[in-house]
Amino acid sequence: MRDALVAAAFQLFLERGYEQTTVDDIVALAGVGRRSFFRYFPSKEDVVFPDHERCLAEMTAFLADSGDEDEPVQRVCDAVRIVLRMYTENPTFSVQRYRLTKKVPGLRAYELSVVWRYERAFADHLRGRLAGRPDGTLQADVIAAAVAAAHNNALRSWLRSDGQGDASAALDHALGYVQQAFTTPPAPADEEPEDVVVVVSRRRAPLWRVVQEIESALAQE
Amino acid sequence: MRDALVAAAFQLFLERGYEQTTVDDIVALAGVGRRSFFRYFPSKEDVVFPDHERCLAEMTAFLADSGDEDEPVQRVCDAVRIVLRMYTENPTFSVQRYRLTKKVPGLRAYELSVVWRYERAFADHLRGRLAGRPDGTLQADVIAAAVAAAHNNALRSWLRSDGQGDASAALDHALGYVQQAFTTPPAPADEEPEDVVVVVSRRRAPLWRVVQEIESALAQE
DNA sequence: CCACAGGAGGACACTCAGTTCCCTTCAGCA
DNA sequence: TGCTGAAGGGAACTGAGTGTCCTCCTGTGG
Repeated sequence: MRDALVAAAFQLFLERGYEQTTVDDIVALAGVGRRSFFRYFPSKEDVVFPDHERCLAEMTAFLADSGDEDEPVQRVCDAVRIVLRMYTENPTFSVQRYRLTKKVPGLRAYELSVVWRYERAFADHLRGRLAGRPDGTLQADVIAAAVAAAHNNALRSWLRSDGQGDASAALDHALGYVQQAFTTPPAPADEEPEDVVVVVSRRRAPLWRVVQEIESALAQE
Repeated sequence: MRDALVAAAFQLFLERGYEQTTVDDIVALAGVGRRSFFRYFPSKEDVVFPDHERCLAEMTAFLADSGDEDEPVQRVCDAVRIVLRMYTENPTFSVQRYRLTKKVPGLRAYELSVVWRYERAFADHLRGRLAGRPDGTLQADVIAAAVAAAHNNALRSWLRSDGQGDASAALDHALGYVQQAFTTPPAPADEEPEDVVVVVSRRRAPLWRVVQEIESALAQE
């Protein structure tokens, strides 16, 4: 029944447009009552995103049952792969929907609220894990937004190519950029218990300048 | 007239809630015709955000007339301060609206679409400036999202404090985190032609270890 | 002072999304 | 056979948003 409504809706949306199609048209084509439509979809927009509620629940569960030892950013990056998989499982449907949402402002707004719920799930998870750090909630919000933006960037370029390219590889690449940005570079800290780490840049200077800099750096604290 | 409609709308929204207030109620209180409401505000939601259209135009203009020599990320950070200023100029109004949007899902969705347009303006500007780099659009999207998230984080904590704290300082702090994340660390390059920069971390080590590390660091290249 | 054009606002009716209430149907069961 | 509860259908209603036409007000030229 749900599937019949989705199929009828997309058939009409594609041939005459979203706003030119009324709910009555959809239920007439599907051969069901108007009231039944709103039993399955709380609004006309929901029929365009029939699987997001399930995907959001799945992703939330994935984040919820992550062990304490996991790297939180890594976990969120893995979670966003679940979302991408939902798109790539039905390439033609995803591409059709993309063309639709690109045209209709109302659908774009609805999609934003969906994306926002994913982002909120990321941020909530990171908030819990980064609670100890000084700017925990700030970092959580910013990293969540960056991960979502990387996902959207990879997804949209895949959708623009009509589902031809390798979306998963594009997402990995984009997430790599985000992770590189948000993992503090001067703290290897776990590969080997090093007592001292020295970073020297700009080597075209005489040795005495290096020593001078070291002395001032050591003297500051 | 616009102001009268906004005032009447907020009076009713605050005393009986957004969804319990019809457009007819608003125009009755303001003493104008129903049709006039929709002349000034294309939808009922727009009356809640009466100044965003102007602010968006102002911000877009600010981004448009930026010289080529400016640091693009810095420019976007300056642009987002314009948005924050719009909020802090009317603290009580902003706080009232915040309480409203927090409760009403429809208003939250509308606010998301507004925020998205700001973010799009950031991303478009960065896309133009970062077009040369290999992952230009990806970096533009991610940085734009991070800047917007930092702004929202600072704004929301200010709104939660009923407009008491220093929003501007909070934003500066948040933007500092974003800039630190997205500016490649080993390239100061413009503050002063320094010949050598030394970073020493983990100082609880004997001096000979420090020297040893320096020697190996210098020997590597 | 009068005629007139144009824009701002108002009155009314209409479409359509979403809701409420109630009806029918049918399966399972005592 | 009668009962019950879930699934669906259907009519009527509310309210947002739109289109159309009318009125009023204002400024301008004769």
